[in-house]
Amino acid sequence: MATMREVAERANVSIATVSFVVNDTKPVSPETRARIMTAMAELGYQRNAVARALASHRTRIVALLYPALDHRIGPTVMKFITEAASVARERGYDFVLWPVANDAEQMSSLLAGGLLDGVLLMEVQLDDARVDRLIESRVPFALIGRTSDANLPFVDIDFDATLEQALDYLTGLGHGHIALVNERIPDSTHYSDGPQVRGELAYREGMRARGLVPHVVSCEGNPLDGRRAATEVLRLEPRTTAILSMTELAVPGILSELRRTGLRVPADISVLGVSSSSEMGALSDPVLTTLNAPATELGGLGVTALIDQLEGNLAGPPQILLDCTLVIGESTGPAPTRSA
Amino acid sequence: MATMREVAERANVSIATVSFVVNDTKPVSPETRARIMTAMAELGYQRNAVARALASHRTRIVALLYPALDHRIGPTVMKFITEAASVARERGYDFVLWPVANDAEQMSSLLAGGLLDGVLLMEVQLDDARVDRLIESRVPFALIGRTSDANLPFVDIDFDATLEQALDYLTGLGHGHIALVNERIPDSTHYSDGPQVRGELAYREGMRARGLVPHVVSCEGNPLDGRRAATEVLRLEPRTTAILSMTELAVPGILSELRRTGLRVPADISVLGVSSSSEMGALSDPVLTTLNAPATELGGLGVTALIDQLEGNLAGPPQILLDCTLVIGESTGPAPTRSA
DNA sequence: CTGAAAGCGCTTACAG
DNA sequence: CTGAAAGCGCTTACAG
Repeated sequence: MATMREVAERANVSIATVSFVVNDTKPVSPETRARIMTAMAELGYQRNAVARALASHRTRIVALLYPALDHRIGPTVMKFITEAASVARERGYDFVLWPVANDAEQMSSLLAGGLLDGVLLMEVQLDDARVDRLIESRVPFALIGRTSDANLPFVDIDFDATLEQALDYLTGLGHGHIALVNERIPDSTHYSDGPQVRGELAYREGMRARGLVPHVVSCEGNPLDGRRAATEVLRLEPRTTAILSMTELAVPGILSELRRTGLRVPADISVLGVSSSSEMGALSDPVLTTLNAPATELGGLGVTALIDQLEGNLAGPPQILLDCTLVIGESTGPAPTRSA
Repeated sequence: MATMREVAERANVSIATVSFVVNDTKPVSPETRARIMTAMAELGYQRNAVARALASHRTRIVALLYPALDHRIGPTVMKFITEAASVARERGYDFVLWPVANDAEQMSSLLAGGLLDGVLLMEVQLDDARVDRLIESRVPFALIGRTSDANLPFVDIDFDATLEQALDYLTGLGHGHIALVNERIPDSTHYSDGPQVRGELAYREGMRARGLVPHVVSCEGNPLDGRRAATEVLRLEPRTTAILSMTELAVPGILSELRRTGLRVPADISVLGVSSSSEMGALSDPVLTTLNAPATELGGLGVTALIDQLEGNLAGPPQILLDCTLVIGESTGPAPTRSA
């Protein structure tokens, strides 16, 4: 690997001048620039990112910290990542995923290293130890999701609006007995997962406001527990005609159990996936009606907020809430007349 | 952030000595060590990874390059990543995912930077431009999958053995008309995806060796195209009693279409997922019989091969082939008597 | 066991 | 427009 010094010697200039053309940071005369360019080409020069980072105090790398060990990357998260990476690249940053166990310990060494200019944190808990570490590390960050602390920069889904939308849609179809299947994450560190808590609150409030009776069943994100959850819903309220599911991966189990019970979807009972994706919906049979999470937008706005912060063009922490989008599939329909 | 110099001053030693205790690279007297330790604790010292990298010519970071933009991360890839990250950590390395578009251009800047000690490349094509870049960058690497070039270090699935296993299992159940639904990736740069090519070859050879007639249908990885593929299979050979699917995400469409045609699974027709996962199988109804990809093993062996290479304890490029594991679900059964 | 010093490959005021 | 020089925060022979 050729160094800047070798380029400078070959072009008969100082290394400072080479640096100016490599980074385009100061005007350089056309002739000098040309000499340097050919010298670089001949030597196959590539700037050393580590040395650059040490001298300039920045690496132009931003990282998405995600808890690899206990979660799955579905289409929603994938879209989020793809967009975040591409927006970062547009702004001249490299984007990496840093899988960290969900404990704050491991984070420290990475953050202290000076390797990262900024950090995006996802799957944020209402009370999240990792956020505290982030703050004390003094590395700039943005959250995907929110803690209870209202003063941090975040981008999140508006669960109030989303659940309202779901209930409006279903009551519009004549449904009155609407149950919620919420996600329960088996790991206790996830005890206060934001979407679950906020979604359930919004559901209960929305039901109450409509004079309806809420029924909530917790469910792990797998088809087997989806079966159990469906059974449980029908036991709690046999007149249920619609199920809202916040747990994407349990839906196949829910549908399968309903079918086994002899209920037709959507003729007898409707099922709607909340904060899900069309890709996931398409894996269901019948194709699921979903309120799609704004994954792409979250990804783009998340890195934008972070990089704006890094580059100082920002007034106060950005706090953005986005709605989900209703995509109607085959799994929802008018309430059966028996309960109309 | 406190520097090593500040620690040295406070402990009344040279920075060299601080370095020796931080890295545990040379013996230091107990008293001196103690003084340094307390100085570090009082100042909250954290070593600067960038400076360390510049001075020592290594970063202790290995990266998994993956083509984020055109693929989905399913449970199989997720398990792979999780294990790779955890093995890397055990060996004292940080592990990051670097999403890069599938063009070799973008890779160069990352590789040149000196930021990465080693690279793991997945979704390797039979003829892969990225591998050429990797070679010329002189950054050590290991492949998950193989090119046609037999002299590079790789870890891959043994598709010959896997397809043999699939055919043995199905013929053992009395099946004679067995079709293959292969994955077609809509992007032309993926033209020569290894698993597809090797899997199809092994299938054709296995069928021929058994005196059976092969039928292959290409299919994109989505339920809609799965429907079309199922129709196509039955058109090609109406007597088909078993389908091997290499395309994980199309399976729900295949099952759904078979059901619509009035065929019962597995009473009339069996379906087997090749190089898939139980998690994915569980999302199907009925639960899919799968030949599970050895994702965890691939992840562990992949980083091990890479790090062994980095640390020089290696004789020649490691080349490892692993089998899939048959997990019997509800989607396969004896061939119906009409074709026995 | 400990230290003085060179060096890793850049960036960035400061001068001219 | 160009250069000499200090400095980023470490590691690592080399001496003692």
